[in-house]
Amino acid sequence: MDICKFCHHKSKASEKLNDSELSLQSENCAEYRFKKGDIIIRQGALSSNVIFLREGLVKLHMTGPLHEQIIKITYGPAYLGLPSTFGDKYNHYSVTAIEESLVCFIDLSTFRTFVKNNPDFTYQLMIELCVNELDSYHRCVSRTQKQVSGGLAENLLFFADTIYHSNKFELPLNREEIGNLIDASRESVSRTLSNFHDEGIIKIENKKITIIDKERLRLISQYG
DNA sequence: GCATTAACCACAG
DNA sequence: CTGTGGTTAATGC
Repeated sequence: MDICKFCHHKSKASEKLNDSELSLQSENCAEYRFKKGDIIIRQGALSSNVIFLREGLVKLHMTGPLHEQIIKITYGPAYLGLPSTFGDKYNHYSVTAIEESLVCFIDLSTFRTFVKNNPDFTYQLMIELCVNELDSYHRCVSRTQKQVSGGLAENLLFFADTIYHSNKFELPLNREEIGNLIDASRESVSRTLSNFHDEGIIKIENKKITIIDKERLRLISQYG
């Protein structure tokens, strides 16, 4: 079985695996297709596998003292639970598919042998972790310092530029979830979206968004 | 004081 | 699940 060898959605790290390692991984993993809304990782449960998002879109979220907090939106290919898998024994956060997602569960001890025996693999893994950490610092600063309009603008640009590569897209989250992502109430999200619409910056029909004035949105994201 | 921002509540589609 | 209006609190001139 060489499903991993011929996979078109390898992680940067697993591109460094040799043929025998790839076939070992093939024998010790299972793939599963999640539908929108399905929970992939549950906060509090034991984490006994390495979980790799091959393709799709998910939200990482955790239950806070007041409400659910969305930590970040992640798209494939990406490892999903490394901080939980290696940082502790249980999942510190949940992962839920917000679009259909193809996920591979990789046996932890198999993965560990790659980490220990293949430096190129480990190096790529380390890069991914560091990029994630840098990104989380940036998002932390944005979240705490930007007002609602700035945070919203930033995330609309993120969906358009990074996720959908189009100025026209359908929001994969409802207003409350966007609020939980940018630290705002669902009412503020509604109102701010309406304001953007009225000012001709975007067009909204329910969850369909069209960005009209991207420059303006960038300015709001920067200064708002 | 006065303006701005945003949360909370209520109510209507 | 959304959008809007009224109200209230905090913050900054």
